[in-house]
Amino acid sequence: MAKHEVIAFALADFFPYRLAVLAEHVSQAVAQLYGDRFQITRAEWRVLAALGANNGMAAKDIGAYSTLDKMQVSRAVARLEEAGLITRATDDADRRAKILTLTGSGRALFQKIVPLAQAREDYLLEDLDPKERAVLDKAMAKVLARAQGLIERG
Amino acid sequence: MAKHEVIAFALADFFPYRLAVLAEHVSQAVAQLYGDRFQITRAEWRVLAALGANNGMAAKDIGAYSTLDKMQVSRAVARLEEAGLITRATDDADRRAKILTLTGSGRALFQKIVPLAQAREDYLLEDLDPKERAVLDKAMAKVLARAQGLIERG
DNA sequence: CGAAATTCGTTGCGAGTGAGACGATTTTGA
DNA sequence: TCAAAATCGTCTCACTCGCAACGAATTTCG
Repeated sequence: MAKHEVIAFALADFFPYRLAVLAEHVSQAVAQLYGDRFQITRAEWRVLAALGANNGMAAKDIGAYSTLDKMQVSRAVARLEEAGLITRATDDADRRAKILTLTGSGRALFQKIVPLAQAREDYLLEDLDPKERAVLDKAMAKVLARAQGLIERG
Repeated sequence: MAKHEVIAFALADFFPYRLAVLAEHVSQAVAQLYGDRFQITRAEWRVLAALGANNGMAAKDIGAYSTLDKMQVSRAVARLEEAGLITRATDDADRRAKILTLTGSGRALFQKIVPLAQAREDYLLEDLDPKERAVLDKAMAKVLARAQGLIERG
């Protein structure tokens, strides 16, 4: 009987650590596309993607769609407007809200990025067969649900 | 034949996005443990974990072990030393390097956090059966390898 | 109706972060 | 051998980010 149990803990095997490292690297690999080539940030890319799917959303809906908080949306939107990629208009139905719309060049940029992003996604997943992808997909959803539960409960 | 193909792109199904959101939430769920309760940051936790596994490492080895860059290590180390959790000593074999060692209270804190972290890891993965865990494990390694390749090549 | 509470988006400020310069030391290689 | 290059860790500076406060508008409810 050991007086003190030896605590064995390997960071390299710790799931949250591995996930963080993986996400960081994947994020960086994708950000090369829109960052290096078109000088937009991850938040700006998400806003573009939101409007690309559903043009004319209000800022608050973009937040929900893209998992960005209102500040991140506000700042991303400011930069995108500055760059002439989107326009902002007050919503007549609720004059606190701003309706955001892609401009022509905003939509063009979006349509230029999408195929590149999809190609990169395909490349990243290329080593996984359909069965593995399905399991990965489901596992991510399950773990996300658990994590969200933990966060809500404090 | 459509003149313009409709670009369908759903952020919610985009793997890099889903991964980033998942990692963010998992990270937050774990950070509640060491952040809320012991006021240490994620970088500090990683340094503790590195030294817990291999006490007396140099700062540069901690970076390699924990996927932190030298600045993050330097700052985390400064705060941990300030808090009396580690000590710094010049390495006699290479006097540029600093050997870092957990103090008694540093080791005590590490040993207090580890079981909590492991419990949380177990909880997060609880919905996955062993087969699913194995696939997830392997998938993460495969995708990581691809992402690292992309980053290296630019 | 109208005062209080809530929501939308922006902004100011303090803390945190990353790129690059730096001093000190060690390694390389002509 | 010794000058040039590389490495270790820190520091500085400019920038980013998040919290909280805010003005404006809307909703709630007594």
